[in-house]
Amino acid sequence: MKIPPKKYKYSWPIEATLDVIGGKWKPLVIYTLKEGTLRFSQIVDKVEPRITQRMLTKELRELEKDGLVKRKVYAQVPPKVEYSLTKKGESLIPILDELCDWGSEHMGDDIEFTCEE
Amino acid sequence: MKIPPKKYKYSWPIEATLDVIGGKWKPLVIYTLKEGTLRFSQIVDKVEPRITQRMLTKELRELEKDGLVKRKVYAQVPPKVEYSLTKKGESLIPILDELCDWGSEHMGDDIEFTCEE
DNA sequence: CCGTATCCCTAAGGATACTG
DNA sequence: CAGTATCCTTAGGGATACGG
Repeated sequence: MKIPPKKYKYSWPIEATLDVIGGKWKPLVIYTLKEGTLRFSQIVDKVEPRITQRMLTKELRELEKDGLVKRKVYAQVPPKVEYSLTKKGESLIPILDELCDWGSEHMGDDIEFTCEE
Repeated sequence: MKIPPKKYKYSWPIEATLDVIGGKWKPLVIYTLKEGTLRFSQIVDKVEPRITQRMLTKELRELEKDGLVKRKVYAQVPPKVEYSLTKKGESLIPILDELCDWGSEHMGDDIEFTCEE
């Protein structure tokens, strides 16, 4: 008996949520933007200098597509682009807070930074 | 100026948490075990028939290593192995609940099943 | 400054067959 | 029943160079 193909993109809601925040840098980007609007280069500085432009652009585009992040382009040279959270994006903050707390509590020894300063 | 190598396994606590629950089937396995102890084959049935033995074994081993799941082997033929959550594993349930709720609320149209029945 | 465009590599995940 | 053992495919992520 054959297993039928999936009708939906996701089987379980948890899958869907993790897909949206599951990129390597996505949760950090969202978490960083919770304080307010930031420019592209500021995100690089705040999140992690190790991130490449290609990856940050890619993940920001996906976050935008999923409606978590707003992108505002200023028509000027050199370019200026600002990113901020949408309502939908903000609704993830409490969850990210808990993910952060759980990590600190249970895996603290393997982690460089803490949740808040 | 060179970026120094990482001293810790993770930079941010969120990373650490997502690494622990981030496998394809891990959150579902944890979520399924929250009702109580289950045998290997029962997990397959409950989580998703699409999962392969290899993958389920692999993820269960990792969950065990991370201290989220207990494994109890009965010395009998045919084998019987029971899995259950540890305290640490149980501590993730509230977070998974929220991940589930968020998914239902914001991505409902792309999802086959709901959080609870 | 804020991106693309390429190319590359590794790890995650899967198919299938076999076994105590 | 509950796994290993192999082999294979793909997607995620990264390095680097170039462009408006």
